[in-house]
Amino acid sequence: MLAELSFPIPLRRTFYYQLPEELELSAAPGLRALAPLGRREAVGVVLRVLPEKDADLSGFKELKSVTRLLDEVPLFPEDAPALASWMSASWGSPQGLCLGAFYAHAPRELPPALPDQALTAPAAPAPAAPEGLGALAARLAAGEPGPCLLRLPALELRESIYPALFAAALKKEGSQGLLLVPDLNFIPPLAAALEPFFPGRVGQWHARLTPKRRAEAWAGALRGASAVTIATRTGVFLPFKDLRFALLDGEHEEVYKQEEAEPFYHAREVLLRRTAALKAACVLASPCPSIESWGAAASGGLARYEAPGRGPLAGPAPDVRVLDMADYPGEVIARPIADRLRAVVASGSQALIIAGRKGYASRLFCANCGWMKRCPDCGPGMTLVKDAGGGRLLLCRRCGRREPPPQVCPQCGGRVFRDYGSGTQKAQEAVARLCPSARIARFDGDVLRGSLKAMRAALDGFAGGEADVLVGTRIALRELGAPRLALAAFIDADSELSGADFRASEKAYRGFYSAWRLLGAGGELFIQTRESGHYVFSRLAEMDYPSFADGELAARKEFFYPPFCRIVKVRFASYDAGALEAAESDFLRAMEFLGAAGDGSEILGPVTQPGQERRKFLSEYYLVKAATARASALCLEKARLLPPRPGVKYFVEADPHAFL
DNA sequence: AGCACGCCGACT
DNA sequence: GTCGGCGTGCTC
Repeated sequence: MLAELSFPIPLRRTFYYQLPEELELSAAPGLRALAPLGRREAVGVVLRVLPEKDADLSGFKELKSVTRLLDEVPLFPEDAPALASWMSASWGSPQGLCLGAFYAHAPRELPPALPDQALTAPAAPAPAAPEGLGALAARLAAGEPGPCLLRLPALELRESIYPALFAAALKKEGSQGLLLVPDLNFIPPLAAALEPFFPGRVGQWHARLTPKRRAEAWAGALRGASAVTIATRTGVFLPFKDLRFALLDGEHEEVYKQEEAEPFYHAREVLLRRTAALKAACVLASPCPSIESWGAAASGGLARYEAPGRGPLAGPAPDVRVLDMADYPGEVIARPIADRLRAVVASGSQALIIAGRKGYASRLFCANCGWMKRCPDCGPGMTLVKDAGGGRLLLCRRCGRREPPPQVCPQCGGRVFRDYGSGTQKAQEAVARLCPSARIARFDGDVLRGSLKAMRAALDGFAGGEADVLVGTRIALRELGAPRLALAAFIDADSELSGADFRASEKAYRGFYSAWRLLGAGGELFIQTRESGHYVFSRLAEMDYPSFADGELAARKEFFYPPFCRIVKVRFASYDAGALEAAESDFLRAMEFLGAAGDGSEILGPVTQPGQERRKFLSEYYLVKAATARASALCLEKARLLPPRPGVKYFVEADPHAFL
């Protein structure tokens, strides 16, 4: 007999091995097998066991033998190979790498099974179902499988709602739950909230674990010692003895989409597929669900539950004002905000300023003709920064080129320049000018990438009242607890709305919504824009996310965007314009099959950056809007098989969340 | 991904 | 004369 093995290598093929007689009976799909591969031994997964006559053995010289099997039963009762094939078709990574994600942390020798009494933890006092969520709790308690969408009120209520949902869903002895969170900072507070109900049986899984703790958490899930595992994105691949319930916290968060390294996947989609295969319950939770999930709920694919209440808000809802910056020329922080900011700081309350991006400023414009300084090497608008001596310097954030700011506009000869857009640093200085006595803290990507300790200190410091004003990017909204905010201002809302991202309005609205939520009763929310007619600003007064989401969903349908199609982004990069064009025409020819289907699939593009023509390095992309999963998978496959063109690189990405 | 082979630059 | 750079090629 032969075994067909899949290895975690970036190859789109499987391998046949001879099964030694003593393994013929025990070999089965889903078991790991040790086998010689090239000049090494590698761990693969058995996809099938087949008689020699069923395999096409032509084309290679030697048939090697499986060394030994590592498992007696599959680690994943839900059929990991099938899930991996689906992942591979959905996002285009090789099947072996997709399957590898499930097995990546499995030790060669599995930890011993637990003695039975280790599974019987002391009885925990079951919390009452949260107010208004009785129906959801009852559904979970009844063990009804299937996905649900839960719209949550204020984030801090998660710590009371989630334990109640897990307690309801995991009543049966030995059943397990998985809580996926977008950020490892959310793990400790949620672990503390769950611990009383599952004493000693709450596991934690994330990328920064020490090897020992990692092994413990992994084994805890596999052996059933962990009743609940709280994990970041990769936790979606943990093995479970009996997974009955999964909850995806912040289901709209983009970190759930892995697109930096293979295998590519979206943890939300994998979780839905996995829990469906297990007939387990799955709850997607968010205050502002993704439009994809919202659409699934609208079409009946997801049962929708609404947690009542707005959270701890006593008194009038925050006031929302959209300021058109055409009325406040030259002001970084428009006068109405400045006035209120001074008053808020003077009264001892706190304020939050959301700037467009990190750093000192953004683009440099000619005040006369609007010419913008771009990087001559690689194209994006250059960023104005301060050099070590306090002087001004233009920096390209893509290639790192630095040069002094121009004295004269090359387009019109004008000598007056303005910068537009407000980075955190410039915003911080503007606040300092307005309120010289205010204590100002900053929170942007730099802080986030720094040490965990420094990040905690920055956030806790503000929450504890050590600063009066926090200046940050939108990331700060996700990380911030619930300080006593009286004012929040988006001083560069346009930086979020511009650009090619079809999710821009959804993200912008969500940002406004979370800031609004952080505000106390009678708080004020300001938004500065130059496009006050944009429809995201039209439903802000009531901060009614469902009505915004319904409108956005209708727009997605009208313009044929997800969830009504699947997007495949194909980007071409080259120094040679001719070669680029040739590669693109190869691509367009390969995509002609889409038209033949007549299912509405279409191709957008090429999308180029302004100023592309004058650059040496060319990069542009097409968006394929595939009407069906099948069309999308076919498009991925055909794009991958494009003939190589010397000097041209191309990147294929399904379901992209980051846009150029 | 590993791991080897292969063919050109600075070292004991 | 060897150690070592990473280009390219292969894995049942």
